[in-house]
Amino acid sequence: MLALSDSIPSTAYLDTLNAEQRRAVEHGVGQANPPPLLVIAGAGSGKTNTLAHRVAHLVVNGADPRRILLMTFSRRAASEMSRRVERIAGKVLGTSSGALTDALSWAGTFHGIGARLLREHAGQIGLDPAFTIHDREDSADLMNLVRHELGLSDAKSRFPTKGTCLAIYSRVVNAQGDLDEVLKTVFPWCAMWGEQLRTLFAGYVEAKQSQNVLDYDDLLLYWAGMMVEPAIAAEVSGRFDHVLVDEYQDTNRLQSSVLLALKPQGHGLTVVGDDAQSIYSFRAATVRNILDFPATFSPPADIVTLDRNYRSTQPILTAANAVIELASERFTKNLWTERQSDAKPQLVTVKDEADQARYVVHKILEAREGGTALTQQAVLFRTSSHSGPLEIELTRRNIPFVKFGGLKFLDAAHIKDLLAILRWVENPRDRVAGFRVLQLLPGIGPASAGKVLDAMHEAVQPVKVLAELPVPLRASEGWAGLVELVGRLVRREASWPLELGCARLWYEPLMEQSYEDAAVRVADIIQLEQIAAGYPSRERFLTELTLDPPDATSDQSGVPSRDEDYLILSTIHSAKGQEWKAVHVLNAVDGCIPSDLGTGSTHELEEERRLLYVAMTRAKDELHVITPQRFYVTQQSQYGDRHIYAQRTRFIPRAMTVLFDDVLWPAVTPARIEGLSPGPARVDIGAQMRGMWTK
DNA sequence: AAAAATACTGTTTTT
DNA sequence: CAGTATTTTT
Repeated sequence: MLALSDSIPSTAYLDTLNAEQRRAVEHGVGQANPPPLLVIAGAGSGKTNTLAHRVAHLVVNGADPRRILLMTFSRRAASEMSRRVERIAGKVLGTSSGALTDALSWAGTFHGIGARLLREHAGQIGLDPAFTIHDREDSADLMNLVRHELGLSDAKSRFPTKGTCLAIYSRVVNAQGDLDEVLKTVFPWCAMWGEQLRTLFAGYVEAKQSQNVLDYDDLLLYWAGMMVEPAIAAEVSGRFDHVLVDEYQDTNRLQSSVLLALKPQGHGLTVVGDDAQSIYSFRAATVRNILDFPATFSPPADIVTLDRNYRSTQPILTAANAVIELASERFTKNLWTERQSDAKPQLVTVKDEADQARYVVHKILEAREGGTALTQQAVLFRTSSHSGPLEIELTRRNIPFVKFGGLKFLDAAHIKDLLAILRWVENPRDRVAGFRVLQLLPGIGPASAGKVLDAMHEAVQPVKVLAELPVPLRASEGWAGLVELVGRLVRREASWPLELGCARLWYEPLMEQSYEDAAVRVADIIQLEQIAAGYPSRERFLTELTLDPPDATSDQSGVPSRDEDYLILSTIHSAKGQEWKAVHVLNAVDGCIPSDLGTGSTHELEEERRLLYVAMTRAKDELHVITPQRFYVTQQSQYGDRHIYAQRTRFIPRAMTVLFDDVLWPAVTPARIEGLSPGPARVDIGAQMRGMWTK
């Protein structure tokens, strides 16, 4: 590599960018107080690349990478970004590989960064830095505990379930809204419980605090709260010269308030996003964040729009544009591309879900024959369960696949049990964890567990109390073992990853009693131990695992090794930011896309439309949108043959079908065609049957 | 007080 | 149908 003159760094690495991308990259670089920047980046417009170049360009021009805060939607996106920045900057600066990635240490999700900052500043805000973090299920369990304590679970009351309660609470917090308002607009069926919910939430907050646990929302809420204190705010803000946020259309009010507190004048602030791809409003994300961003500052933020698409062929883009054009609000841009092609996307009609699975497998193998690796192909669906029949077919035909979204490895009961042990010893006040661990012992149920926890709660040294407590009668057998295990882990007698092994040895015999498939589950735990070995400490392991659970499940346990070829199955939500050569979209019928549950309001309906748009714009060369006509009714399976007819998704009306190749699969023989009525009659049947479907 | 049996809901998407 | 709340049995 050539030695660099120390005068002007070469900007050759910017030559690959187009004019708009380059404008986004160079914006404000070198200025003392760089003004805020909004990048509207359409699907496939080279967003990640542009953002990576911007970070690299900042660093090349003297910014300190340790003082750059990069917030992405997922950890995966963060590490991808770090990798690219390093590659680009490394080339220019000649830095040894890895040096920069280490320096770009503040890259992660809002929640991850929040957790880190809170631990560092815990002392200043009266928080015990040893706090543990509850995932959604833990939070729901705690909510449930409080709910019972307050007597809100009487037989006749039909009070909202723990999950609903948590959803309401989370909504209020994240949207920074008012409980009554949220109830009225989002959870109207719970409106009558306003008063009780308020008491419940007060109790919930109190419980969290006395147990030294934070839930997901707290990571943002405490962060925001911390930023209200001027001295701390100045300190935190002062750590960063540049703050860059990706996927800004999927942030909520709470997140934007944190961001604003971090950079009130907007100096050094860059946000990137696409209003047409906002699909997380169920998490209180609001597209207003991105739309109102420029006017938040004075002078207003500069806007760069990236509307040239480098990913998809023109026919795919045309179809996707047509779908989004029917949206009730106008979007900020239209995508274009120079990738011409004659191949239109396929609109495939199949008989039922079984045929849909066969079609996908058929096409995927065909593409692989043609040289497209399985990892370059993806199957996308609205709801995790939609891929069921396909998974069966793939397994039957021995095609390896990895599924993103839906159930997680960590959701398995035995994994949660083990993690609860670790969490409990990390933070003995964590009642949900303790509750779970204690009940693992045969002879201990909710009542005894509660008593033990109560006794521990009063004590200064909870763990000591555990050892001295009278042995619960029915649990005398296993009690000593548990006390010993907890003691050892609390005293850290084993070094970090080995602790997990100790816990497993204690848990294994219990597992054999309660599970038929104990062997499989032990294997899962051993895998967990391997994952654990990658983390430096128990605390880091627990924190990062809760905030960033390994998000793939496959037919095999764990992710296939890297050199293996496998197909990608993913919910549309989890497909965000990704791209494949060939994409199959399953169940493009009313009731699935849009989901039955998402047709309540225009708002929800519009989001479902954007969801289809996101799915379609993942495809580079080949796009198959599949509509099964019949769905078997799952409820009364005894009669087996009962089914319902579904209609093609309303987001692709008849007039739009000219943008697709209309395919009937399997190809019908002429004889069968005669038996069928031509097109319009089919729609009639659909319309007739639709009442049954939507009901 | 725990475990087993029975009745009953509500049912996406995720940090 | 699965996961949960309630009731019955041990």
